[in-house]
Amino acid sequence: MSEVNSISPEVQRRILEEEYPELAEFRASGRAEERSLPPLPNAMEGKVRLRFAPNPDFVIHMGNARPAIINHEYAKMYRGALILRFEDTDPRTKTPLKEAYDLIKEDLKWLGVSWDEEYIQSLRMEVFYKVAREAIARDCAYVDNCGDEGKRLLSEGRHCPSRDYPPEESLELFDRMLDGVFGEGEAVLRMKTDPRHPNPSLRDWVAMRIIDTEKHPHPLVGSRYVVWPTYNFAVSVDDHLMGVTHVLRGKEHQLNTEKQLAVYRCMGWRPPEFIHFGRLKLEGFILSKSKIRKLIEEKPDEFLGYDDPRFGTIAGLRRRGILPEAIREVIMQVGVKPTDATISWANLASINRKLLDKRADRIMFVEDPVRLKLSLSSSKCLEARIPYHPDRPERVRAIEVCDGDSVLLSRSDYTSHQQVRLMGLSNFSIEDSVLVETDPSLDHARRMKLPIIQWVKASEAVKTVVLEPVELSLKSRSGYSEGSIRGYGVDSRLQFVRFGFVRVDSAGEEYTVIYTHK
RNA sequence: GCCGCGGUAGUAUAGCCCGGCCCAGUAUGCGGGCCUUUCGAGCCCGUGACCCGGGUUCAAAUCCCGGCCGCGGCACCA
Repeated sequence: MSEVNSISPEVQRRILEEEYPELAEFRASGRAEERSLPPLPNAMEGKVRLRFAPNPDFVIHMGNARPAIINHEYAKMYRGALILRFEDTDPRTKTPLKEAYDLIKEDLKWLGVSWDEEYIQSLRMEVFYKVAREAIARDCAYVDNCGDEGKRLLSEGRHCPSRDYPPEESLELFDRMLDGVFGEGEAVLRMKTDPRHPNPSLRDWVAMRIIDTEKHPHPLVGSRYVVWPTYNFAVSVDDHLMGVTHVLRGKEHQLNTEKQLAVYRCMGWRPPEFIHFGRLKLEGFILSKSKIRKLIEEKPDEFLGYDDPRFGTIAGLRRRGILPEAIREVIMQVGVKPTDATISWANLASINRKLLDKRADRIMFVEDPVRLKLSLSSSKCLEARIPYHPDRPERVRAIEVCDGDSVLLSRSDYTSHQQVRLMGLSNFSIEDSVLVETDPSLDHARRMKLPIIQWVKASEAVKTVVLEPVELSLKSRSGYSEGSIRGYGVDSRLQFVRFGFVRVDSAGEEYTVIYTHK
């Protein structure tokens, strides 16, 4: 083994290829293999229609990215269509956020999810009313005007007397609902299922209810409507009308699927294929919309907003420095299994690091700096020519220092070494507050196994604060970056040499960056 | 409590439908090494898993039964 390890990688690879060609080939094809999704049942090329249907009560997070990306991937795979539909039919308890509609669209675009059609349910109320009337006419829906009593009766396997009214009478009651005759809770439209179904929530479930929009105005349509469809009714109607062929969503919707089937049965529609996958967690991040909202509201000084890098929102991950390709890749790896999955941060970070490594320029940053004077001996002045990226050695910046100039080193380097090589410059021994130049050659540094460390010319240093998310806190680490950081604006992704990858969060006289990962 | 869905290494996933090619593949993590003017990337080697118990079978991660555990649902939320 040690024999193998003492051989250089190129030689190792060559030997492998020569001696075991089938093995090398196997490796190569395994590497190229892209994770692809299993085929969809009853799917025809060009005919598949899918949808992503978020509730615009907040921005989307990693958990929503699963249905968004999976649906988009399938749409691409079958050259089908992806529908974006905002499900905003509860102005009372899940009040939509006016800004969320656009924020969600921005996040989707950033994720690379494109859609072909776009709908907003609160703008389709007349459609729901029309279908409701037809359902009543078909005698598979009725107005329950028993108020709270109606629910109690059903819990006992009985029902409100109005269930037995002829359709014409129910239709009249429905019109009175629309006219605002009833207050909240006084009347609801129910689908006729089975009042004695073993699962009480399935018994004549509510298709439409009254919401006092004077008290709870909707951000888009204000107080124009008082009768609102429930999720299950609105979804079935829209999925059918929009020609959705496959519904892929989280398994929390399994029971809803059963409810929705009642609408298809009533209307004589052909139901789509339903596929449920497990829930997603992101290790170390808060995903819950309600928890995030609560934290922002209760501790506005401690959190940066919905895009705080400690949150698992798409915006938060973006601000952290995660690339959309990394999110897509990790979602594709998890796939469509019905099991829950906890995405490990190490895994996401690793995928991201590989993508970032190719595009992030290398910049020197010293944390907790110590100021030292240079004592040069090889010449009066030295010029360090350091490539911004090891893959593109022609792109360099030059940093000139002269005898007597001051440089900054990270305190941890200062305290743990006696001899060092300042990257791209020369070798030094550390004597109290002076760096005394020894042999300038790189070979010498290698022979002596000197650590090659980053440094910042004091006169050009740019104060830099690194914000590092650690669990629920945001650790602040400060230091100085080399002057060339000024060439990078907000949103630039950099690698601070021997420190880690960061994303520029604010650029000005001073810089603030967010620590992405090692 | 009731109903539904699941359980492959620390994490994620392949294999399970159509039992043998699986003493279980891959990625990440971890340990070691090579390379390299970064503690990054790359390369090599290693490490580690079929929830438990029965059954069917020449043969079970794969099929059957029971148990345990986890998740989801049981709204006039989505």
